[in-house]
Parts: sequence; C-alpha cells; structure tokens
Amino acid sequence: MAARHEEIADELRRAIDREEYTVGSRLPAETDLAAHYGVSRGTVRQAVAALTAEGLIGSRQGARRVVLASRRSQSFAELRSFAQWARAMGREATGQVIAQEYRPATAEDAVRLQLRAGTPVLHVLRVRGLDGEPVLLERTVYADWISPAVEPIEPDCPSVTQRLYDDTGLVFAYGEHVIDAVAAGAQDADLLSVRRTSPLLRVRRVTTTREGRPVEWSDDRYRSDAVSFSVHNSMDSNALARKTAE
Amino acid sequence: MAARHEEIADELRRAIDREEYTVGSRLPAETDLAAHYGVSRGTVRQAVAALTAEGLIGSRQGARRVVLASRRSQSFAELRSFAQWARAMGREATGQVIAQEYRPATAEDAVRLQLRAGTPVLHVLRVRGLDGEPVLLERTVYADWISPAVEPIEPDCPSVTQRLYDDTGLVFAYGEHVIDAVAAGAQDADLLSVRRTSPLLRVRRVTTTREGRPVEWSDDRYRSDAVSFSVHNSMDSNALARKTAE
DNA sequence: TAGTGGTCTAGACCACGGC
DNA sequence: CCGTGGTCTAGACCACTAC
Repeated sequence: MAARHEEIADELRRAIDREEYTVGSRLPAETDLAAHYGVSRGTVRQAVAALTAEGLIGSRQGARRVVLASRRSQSFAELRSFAQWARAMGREATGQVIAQEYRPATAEDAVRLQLRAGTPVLHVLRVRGLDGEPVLLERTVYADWISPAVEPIEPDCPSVTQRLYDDTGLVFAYGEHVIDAVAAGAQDADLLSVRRTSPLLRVRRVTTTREGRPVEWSDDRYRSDAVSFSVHNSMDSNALARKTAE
Repeated sequence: MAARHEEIADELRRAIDREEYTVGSRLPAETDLAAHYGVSRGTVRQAVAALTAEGLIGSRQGARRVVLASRRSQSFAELRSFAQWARAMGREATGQVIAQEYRPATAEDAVRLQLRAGTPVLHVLRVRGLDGEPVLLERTVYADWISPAVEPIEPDCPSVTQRLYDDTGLVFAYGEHVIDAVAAGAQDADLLSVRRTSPLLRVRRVTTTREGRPVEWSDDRYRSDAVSFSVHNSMDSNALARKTAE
C-alpha cells in the first residue's frame, strides 16, 4: 500500500501528536530509527525529510533532530477543498450558486487558463458557508474543457472538488495564490452579510492539474472576522513570498 | 563549497529561467542527468526534489518530469527580511522607529516568546517604506535575550535582520504567519497615510531561531494597495492553510 | 514492451556538535 | 573524541507511462 517511508513518517507524526516526543525534545538518531523500523538509513531520511518540510522537526548537522511543534498544519487536500477543510474542523460546509453563465474568455482569462481569447468559459458566483453562516464569496472561471462537467452540478452542492473527482477523476494538484485585502463592495456586503467597506481577505488563485494544465481561476473573498490564513515556513519549503501590487 | 546536488539544482533552475527548458517541456531522464553531471542517480534526485518542492517542475511515476513554471518564487531570505526583499525588487527599503519601550511580558507575550510573564520585553513600533512611501506598520515584541542587541540600533536602520546577523550572528530560520484583513485604525491611518477603515492586510508572525527558539513576534499591517502575498503550493510543500478566527 | 520515476539497500566519507 | 546528520554511490526491484 503506502510506501514504507510514509508509514514511518505517519508513525512519527502520531508519536509527536501523542506527545511521546514533546516539543523541544530530541528524536532518536537515524541509525536507531532505522534499526527500530527494520529499514535502511535512507528510508528513515525520506520519512524525517517530510516532517522537516512540514516544520514539525528541525535539524542541524551533528546534533540530534529536535521536535519544534506538535500541531500539524492542515493537509494539502484540506486547503484545496473548502468542504474537506470544513469537515476536518468538524463543521458543515454549505454552498449556493448565485449566478452561472458562459462568457467569451477575456484576454486575462485566456492568459490565466492558457486558452484562446473568445473561447466560451463558465463563470460561477458562489457563496459558501460554515454551518449556514456565509463566510466566502467565490467568483470562479472554469476552463472550457472542464466547464461541461461543472455546469450540471446542483447549485447547492457542498463540495465541487469532490464532485469533479467522482465524475471525471480530476485531481487538483498545484495552485498559486495571491493574497491581499479589499473593502467590501455592494454585492460583497449583501451576499456576505457585512457592512459596505468592511475589510475582506481576498485570495486570487489559479488551480491546475498535476501536469500543470490550468483548470480554473477564482477571486475568493473571505469575511475577515471568520477566516484567516496560516502559513508555515522553513528553510526547506519557502512557499510564501510578498508581492507588490501591479 | 556548496553540495553537488545544490549546484545541480541551481544549474537546472538557471536553465529553466533561460528557457532552455520551456514551460510544458520535459526534463531529461534521471539517468541521463546523472551521466551528464557525472553523479549517481540519488544525487540527481536530491536536486530535482528541490525544484519539485518549489513548484518549478512536476513529476508522475513512469513519465518524464515536466517544467511547470519559469519564474522562481522569492527566496526565503527575501521573505524574512523586508530590506532584502525590497533590494531584490530594485527598490530601496526605509524604516523609522516611532516608539520603543520595555514593558513586562503579558501572558500572551509569555506564551508566544516562551518566557515567564513579567519579564521585560522590548516593544517597537516601526514604519517601513519602499522608496520613501510608507507601506508597512510593524508592532514587534522582542524576547528579553535579544532585546539588548535590538535596543541600540539606530531608529532609521533599513535592515534590522541584517544588523542582528552582523552583530550577533543570529539567523532567522522558521516562522509562522497568520494572515487576515483589518480596517485601519486611527494610528494605522495616520502612519500609513491612508483613510480610516481602509482595508489593511495584517500578518501576525512569530520568528524563531533555527533551533525553534522564539525571537520576536509581530503584528504587521500592509497597505493593501501596495503589497500582497503570493503563496505557491504543491503536493510536496503544503505550507498554506486556512484558519478560522479564534 | 521499453523507458522512467518511486522506492529501498548497504555501504562509504565528511563536517559539525556535544561532551 | 565519538556520535550525528549531510552527502554520495552503485546497485536492485517495482509500478506506471508512453508508444
């Protein structure tokens, strides 16, 4: 099933969550772990590399690895899908399509989705909520080749990601996010039940397939009193960068 | 000097930047790269793993690696330091301390900086700008053990990170960022030259040493018309997570 | 079916850290 | 000094892709 190094990484993560290894304490040496799990040192190194990338443990040449944190950051799957993220928190995701229509791709659409300008693309305006409370307004544009699979989905489908996976086998694999803050406009305020000019957290994102083919791009606006983003950085995974406005 | 796998990773990054390998094209097979660079397959794999974590290339078992992007995301050093980030963009970073004083650590300070409540900690309010235009308001609290090195720094020092490295050898290695949006308060508006209630991008962050010891924590507020954040995700480095407000 | 990446092994040497 | 992690090698087998 899963690779041996993944099993070992999981066991170590669980041990840290159980506080068998407490924050600040040292992990056993690579050779000891290798002996304990009956694998070679290389396999152990694959496992601990995953935890290091997650920021769970730190390492310095010559010294034992140190446990840095116990709470795992959310998984990639939870990031990709609003519904999966909600479920992981024990809350119920809701969704409601407000408007849905085909429009010819603008120049911007064409660049972001890597298709020809004028190609009909599907625009969807969707409000999403946690336990019924609206927290997110999504303005999404789907590429022409995936639109036929999106169009027939029921307006109140709680997880579009899951539906697309079930129907087409599509897995969202890579994404680029640009995060800033905007004042709520009239439509934003109305649909999110906040006052006009309230600060909203805006995330503009492009989602692609595992092969790098763009699937959708979206302007997401979150109620900032309800949702925030958390980014963890380490020397190994430098995923966050500041950007100036164009 | 640098490890061989890092040299190879650098060469591949440059080749992609030069568009020797264009977006969408395939990288040579691992065995070919190994032969070309005169190293073993394992070393090549270390190199391409770095590019994969950066989101530059994608891979699927059985198929050649594919080039996904050409522009590299900013380096970790640029993220950690406002001045280094500005310089990388060809702009000049400015800074001005507005207020600086010692206060006893609150319970929150004590938890975030892992020290005892009541310990005197250094609070610094600093405005930072790009080419003279204010874009960022930093409210930073420094741990007691680093405060003596921070206190004597000139109020208009453009790079505190660089000064601390020069003076004490301290390297910021890990950080946790929570990002949301807030409306500008009276002081925010005044110091950033924006109207009250303007949306600001807020980043609350904790910086630690490589060993995981907290150095400082800060409430940073960016003018959202001037700065945004960009996050790249891949299956390998899941650094971004949504968070609900507590 | 041949090629390719994913996984794993069993060694080796070096640089750094802690005692 | 000895233990540890960082690096590297030269092989092996398997699962999956592309043709």
